[in-house]
Amino acid sequence: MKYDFKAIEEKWQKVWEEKQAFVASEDYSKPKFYGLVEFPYPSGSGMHVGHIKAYSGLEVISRKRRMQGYNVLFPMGFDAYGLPTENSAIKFNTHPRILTDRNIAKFTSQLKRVGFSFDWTKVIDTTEEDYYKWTQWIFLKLFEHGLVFRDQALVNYCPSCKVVLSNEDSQGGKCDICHSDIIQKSKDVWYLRITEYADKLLQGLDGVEYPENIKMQQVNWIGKSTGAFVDFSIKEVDESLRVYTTRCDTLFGVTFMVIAPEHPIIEKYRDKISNIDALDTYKEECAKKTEFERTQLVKDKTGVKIEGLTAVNPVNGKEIPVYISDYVMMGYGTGAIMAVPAHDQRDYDFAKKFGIDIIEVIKGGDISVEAYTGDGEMVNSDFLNGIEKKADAIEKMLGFLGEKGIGEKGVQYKMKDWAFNRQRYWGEPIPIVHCAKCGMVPVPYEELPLKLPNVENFEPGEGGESPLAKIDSFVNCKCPKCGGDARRETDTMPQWAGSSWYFLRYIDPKNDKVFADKEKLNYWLPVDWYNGGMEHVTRHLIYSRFWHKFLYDIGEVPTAEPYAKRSAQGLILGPDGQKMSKSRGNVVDPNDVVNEYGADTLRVYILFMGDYGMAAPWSESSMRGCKRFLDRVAELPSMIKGEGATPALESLFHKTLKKVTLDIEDMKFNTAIAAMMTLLNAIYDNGSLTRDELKMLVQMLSPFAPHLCEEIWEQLGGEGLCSLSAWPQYDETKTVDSTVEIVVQINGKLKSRLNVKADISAADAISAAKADEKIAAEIAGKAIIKEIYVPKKLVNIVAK
RNA sequence: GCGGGUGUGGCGGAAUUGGCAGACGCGCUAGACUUAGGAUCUAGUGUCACGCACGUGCAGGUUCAAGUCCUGUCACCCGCACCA
Repeated sequence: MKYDFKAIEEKWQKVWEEKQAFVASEDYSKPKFYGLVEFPYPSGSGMHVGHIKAYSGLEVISRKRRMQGYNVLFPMGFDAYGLPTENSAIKFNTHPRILTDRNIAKFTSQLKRVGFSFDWTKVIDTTEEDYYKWTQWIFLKLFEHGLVFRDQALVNYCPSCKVVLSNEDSQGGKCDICHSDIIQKSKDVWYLRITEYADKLLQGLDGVEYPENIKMQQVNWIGKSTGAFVDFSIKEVDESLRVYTTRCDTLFGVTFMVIAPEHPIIEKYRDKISNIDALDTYKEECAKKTEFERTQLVKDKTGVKIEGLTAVNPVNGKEIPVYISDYVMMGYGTGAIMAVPAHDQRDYDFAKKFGIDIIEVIKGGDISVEAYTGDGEMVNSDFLNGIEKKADAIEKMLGFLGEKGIGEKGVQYKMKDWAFNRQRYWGEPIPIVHCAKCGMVPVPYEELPLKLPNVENFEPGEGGESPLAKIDSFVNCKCPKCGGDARRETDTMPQWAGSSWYFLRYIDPKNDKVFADKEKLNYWLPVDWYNGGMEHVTRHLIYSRFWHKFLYDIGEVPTAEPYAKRSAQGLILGPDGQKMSKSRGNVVDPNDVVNEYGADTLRVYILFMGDYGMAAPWSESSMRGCKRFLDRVAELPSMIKGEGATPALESLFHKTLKKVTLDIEDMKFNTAIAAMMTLLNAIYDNGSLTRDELKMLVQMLSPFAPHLCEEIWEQLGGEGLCSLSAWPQYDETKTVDSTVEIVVQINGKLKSRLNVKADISAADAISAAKADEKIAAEIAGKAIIKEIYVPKKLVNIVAK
């Protein structure tokens, strides 16, 4: 058969669409499979082979599940709000709505050309009113339950994008979008109280099937630590300074305190501080430093002593100085620390620089050289002296602190509340009204969606104001509560909002009464398998777990966790082994590949490249190998002889089917394809195969190369669509060989090979081995110490 | 610094979890068919001192047997990072 991939692919894509072959059914009596892939951000540059890899894994699994009789939901949509579109809107002076629609159309046609079996009747677009209505609805629910608050805070601000970013979006002190340096700016910010869910997010990990590295990343991100809060009184004023410490066992070694430059106690007692000017100067310098500069100066500690405030160590009454330094962060703990230079390297560096006492309280190190952070016997510590175990010392100290009312056990998280607003146009409007009389008033549910107004100018304001602030008709409104004049909130939600619940909307995308029907949620949740990139592990994956858990707590969804299982694909690197990027010019466009080699080749190659979870470089010549494989498959119909099974091939067919069936479940697509290549080579060596065998082969290949397989299936007179035919069953008994080749070793070295019956006894195998000429010669005159038989593998004779 | 991961032919990668290292593919070599080949077919292809010799980043160890387990070490990649 001539393999005209272009004609074949167009033909079958049309048939699948007409027959609605991959539409999830409403038949809830069938077992379900909900396979989810991270929906793309429809950027102007179109798709990337990385997108194809990200979707191909669950594409194969979903296609197999359908053939295995599951009711499969495998949806696709577009996460279309976000800065890149808005930036190109400004650049090309084109409305983001127009750009978004254009980009979605482009993505859709590219996805369809690859032949993905998405349920296209359930496509969602996060920027459509009937979608973001429910994003706003969830926001209001969060508001209603006290999980939304507004605070004047130092925020990560990108001076180039003119936008406030969350911690997650400014990792490493760089803007996630434009990579400019982030500066700290004081602003009114909307927060979602994700920290309220820190423990639930942590505990929930126990019950889900995520790879260990993903769990670890989330655990580290949440960063739970247990320690103690301790109050240090200030001598000059009636005030105490609270610190958080994980090492309250070292309290007797405290020789000074450090507070963050922004700590409010400085403002509160300005008039008591004699060197306030020096503190102000230092504070200004810190605000100017970029994150990068701060981390560069880890070893070089800076700070200023506060003259006029002296702290008192609560365990021994010693008076100690208080410093400000930028090595203490306002955003973690209490913004103040007790410094124990003998047992904390940072405090040690600081003490050395400022000539502060260093008192050893744990034996074991040499504090004239560096801080000692290990375990050891407690000294110089009054009632703790002599204790050897850290845990015991902490326990005893906690008891003491509790008794005296100067401290208590405490828990801290690295995770911070989620800064949930952007001063930008292309996002969901935050449905809140500011009323002089009533304060923050939520827009009533029945008025949702609060529509994003159509504007002409999307440039953000110079002061970091949203473009919406310039639209009077949007801003000026009546307070829903008192009816008086009020102003609308003009910030929009961050790009992560829409993706935090999209998997729920796929279940019932057209519902205009609720975000999704309860019965449908009950049937489809949780997502059985979610595949996506590692870059979303500490953002989208945590955010969406948070929203889902909240919805669960208020009774809106039936499961505590959204995703039962998560996997992650590895990157596709450029042919040069570098990460693909436009600037390097090593990006491969899937459209070009589909044009030149066909979608089936692209799909097979992407899954054959290597381990699905690992990065692998693109190689066009390797891809040609996959094309050759499919070319040879396309020739098979001309090699058919008869029906039933070919004796020489039967066992290999069942072995291959077994391997493919099992490997797909482990996402070991590369070895599944390799096994089918091996089978194909054997068929060619044999010169023929039967009609039934070819049917079986195209069925097992069809999740990978569905177009070609449909074509052959049709030629063979297969019933219905190959994509919806019943997954073939392998016969276990036919996968085992009656005779096997075993290896004979002397002292673990390979010396000979034997063919034996598979079920041969150990004694028979060993005597057969000894009867072998080479072996007999080897062991002649030697004492046999041990004889080992590993069934179907080898005989090893230990001889001296 | 902390956490996670990876080191196997010229290249991408296999190896049922301790049992024949290098499956499968690429590339390469030779030949066939060709006016031609980024086509197809056939054979070969880890290394060399061609021995059942040596070989899985390096050095040890456990074992009848180690890519796989243990100890140490080096290199690279990815997260987080002055987290108190």
